[in-house]
Amino acid sequence: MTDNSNRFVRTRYAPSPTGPQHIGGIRSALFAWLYARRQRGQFILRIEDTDQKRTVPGSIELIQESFDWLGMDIDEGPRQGGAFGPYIQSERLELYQTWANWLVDSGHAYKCFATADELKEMRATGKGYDRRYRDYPAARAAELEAAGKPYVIRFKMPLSGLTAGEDMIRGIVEFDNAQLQDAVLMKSDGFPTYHLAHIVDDYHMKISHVTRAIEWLPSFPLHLRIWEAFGWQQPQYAHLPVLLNPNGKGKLSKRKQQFADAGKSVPVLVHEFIEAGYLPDAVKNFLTNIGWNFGDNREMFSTQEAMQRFDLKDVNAANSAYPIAKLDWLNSQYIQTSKVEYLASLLKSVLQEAGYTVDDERLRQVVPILQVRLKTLKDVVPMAGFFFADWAAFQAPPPDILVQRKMDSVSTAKVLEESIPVLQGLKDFSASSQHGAMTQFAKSVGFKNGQVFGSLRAAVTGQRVSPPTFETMEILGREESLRRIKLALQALAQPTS
RNA sequence: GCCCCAUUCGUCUAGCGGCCUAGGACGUGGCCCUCUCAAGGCCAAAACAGGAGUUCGAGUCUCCUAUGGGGCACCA
Repeated sequence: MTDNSNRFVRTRYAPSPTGPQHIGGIRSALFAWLYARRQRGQFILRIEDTDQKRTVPGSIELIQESFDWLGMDIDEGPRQGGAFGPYIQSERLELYQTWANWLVDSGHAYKCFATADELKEMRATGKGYDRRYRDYPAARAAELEAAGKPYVIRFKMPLSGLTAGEDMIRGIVEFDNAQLQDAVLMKSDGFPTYHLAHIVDDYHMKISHVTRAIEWLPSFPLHLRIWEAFGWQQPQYAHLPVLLNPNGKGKLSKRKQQFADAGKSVPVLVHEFIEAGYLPDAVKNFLTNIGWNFGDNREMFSTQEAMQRFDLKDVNAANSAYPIAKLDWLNSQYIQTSKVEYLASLLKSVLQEAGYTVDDERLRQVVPILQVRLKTLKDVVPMAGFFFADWAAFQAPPPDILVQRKMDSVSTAKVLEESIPVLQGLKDFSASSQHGAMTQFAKSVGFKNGQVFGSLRAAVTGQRVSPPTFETMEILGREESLRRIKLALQALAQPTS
């Protein structure tokens, strides 16, 4: 095997620009990025748009945005530039043509004039392309070419023997050459196929480690033979396991957008994670934990920490069912440990999107009592949206929300009525002072804390579920809290239909 | 059909021949705490796919089978 141990590490992510970024691709990119960072190397983004039919305009921007959101910096790429560009394959066409011709001239490849119909017939036999142009007389091939017949360039795969290659994750893998076909290197439209393009580019861009999904493993021997034909030092290859559906059946990459599993929505596109209210650090942590583990029995770790330990060699060889349920847990952990200022800024945009006008000072007061109860940023809306609604427009909730367990409208009214002087009499309106006084009050009127506190919660928030009652009232202020309690009293006095 | 890769609790994983009566985490169930919802604490159930070998000894090595994933395009 080629010794690459001393090479300067350069890894790359080389997606086709076919639309929004899929989480499966991002996970592969994350592994490549982590490895580059760990080795103090470089991470390159290259766009593989050699199939014109599949190219979707705007994809490159989407890819960049995904990396920006995740905080994964790119050293060289379409936006960053770099010494080995351009980083978009459609802008490197002459290079591929040059090297394809070189392979033909040196006898490693040949022009094939087989038509689509001929190919179809051959495929019908079950044996694939029969290499009919592999040893075609040069003079006749020249005639066909001169006559304007379209052709492709195919690689001359050894007809027998074995090709062995080393995969960083699973070791030596052997293949029977006879199983492989003479793959197309250059298409008749003048564009290269992946097989040629990635090798030419990885060579010219000095890529030291190629990371790609495991579906590329079967063509690994072909690529090895191409490297050999060029006489170039091959990079190390790591064929990454892929993400499967949550039930373990089928590739996740086949899902083109979020879907429901066991009644829960499962995001797969980067923008879907953003919209669902997940934090970028939580998503990175989540992804890093699939197929690789930090060690020390730790599930939660920062990107910085992962960068100290990550190694492609340690990646698990087996595919994984997408453990999406873990993301909710991780996300809530990240929310709990986030700095108030940071969380506030994220929550602010969520609230604004939901139509609220957000006062920064109030948000800062609310965030601490929310941190422990949000799974996603989106949860802020039902839990605490009322803090940011128009207070003047607040309306008392209906009796079914106001009246607590084992209470009725009469007892609820009594509790609320008698709470007013107690709250009014407090020297300070802090949550702890309220708590003390109201606990005593509950005892005196013979109701449980839950009944009294719950009545107040409903009166003041209009909800059955909310942050703690007294913390909430402290933020609302004494005046507004009492106003709402009186509103509730009025509502209870109204005859209900 | 042929070829390749994989296989530890429901799921993500630790384990690289004896430290394993298999560890952690999510999820699930129970208890505690508790003003709702959470969070937190404690406890519990839960796995080496099956079969042959190799070895004094196998979750760890080999082979077979089964199952899952993937490839066999002028797509990547």
